[in-house]
Amino acid sequence: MPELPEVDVLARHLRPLLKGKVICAVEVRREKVLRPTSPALFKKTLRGAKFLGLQRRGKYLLFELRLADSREKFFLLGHLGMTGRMYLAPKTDPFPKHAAVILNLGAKNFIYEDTRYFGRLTLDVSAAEKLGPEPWDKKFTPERFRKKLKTSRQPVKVKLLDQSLIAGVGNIYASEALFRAGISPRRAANKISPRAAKKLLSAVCAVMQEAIDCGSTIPLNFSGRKSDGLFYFGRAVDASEYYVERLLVYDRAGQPCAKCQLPIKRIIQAARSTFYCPHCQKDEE
DNA sequence: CACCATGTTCCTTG
DNA sequence: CCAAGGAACATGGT
Repeated sequence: MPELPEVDVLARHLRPLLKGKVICAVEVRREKVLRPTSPALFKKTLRGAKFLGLQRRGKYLLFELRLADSREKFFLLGHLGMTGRMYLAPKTDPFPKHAAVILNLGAKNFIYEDTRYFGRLTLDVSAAEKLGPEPWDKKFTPERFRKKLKTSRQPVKVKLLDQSLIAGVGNIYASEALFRAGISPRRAANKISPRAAKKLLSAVCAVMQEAIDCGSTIPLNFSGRKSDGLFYFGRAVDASEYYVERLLVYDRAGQPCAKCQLPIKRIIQAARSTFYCPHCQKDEE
């Protein structure tokens, strides 16, 4: 369930549940998700550690812990990949089929499951340090955004997915932001004008913030058997039916554009689907 | 069987 | 060295 807004909502959900809890036992079912940390070091470090806090950075979760018998702090880095989920469940519950790591916190287990195992839970925090700015970072001005776009001839949609350029934008919200900004996903990044850069950055922030606000108001079911935790897919999760209407272009190929009624088009860019309105979103200014 | 999927990383090519 | 394109990772849904 992975773009910035979903990770943000998850962080706020987990933070109060984890704070102060001590890890009694560690079970690793898929060593791959720890990479590059070894299972031995992972277990040794986490056993007896206490959760102090939880932050989000881009699509990453940063769990702040205190080492057992020490005042030394350290971080655990989490990423949900495409299909990862993290939640607390009673220790008596059977582990889910694709459980990757289970941390016993006493009466509850912290479960990290991931069907495709693309995600990570690791002591190596370096990935978070390579990220570009958060979209609404005050120091990340439209001018700086444009300066970064200037260095590439790739389509602007592809650059929005570059986590070192701007952190947290994924395939869904990239299409949504471009639609809101009236910019074609095919426009070359180095042809984005100052005006367009400002509009696009604003659109990214707005789309992200609205998704966070929306996700925060939906009764989330991170551990339910039926729900896969994808609260932004209304069709899959009943309670969020109205949310899917927030997505104006994503997965709407052939459907009428909300602004002009002409059909939404699907194209492939960098091996990913992009959805846009060829009439409302201009290739050039 | 075919194709699709919210992400990142590695390898190759130019 | 760099930018860009594509495959790989692994599983499940339609």
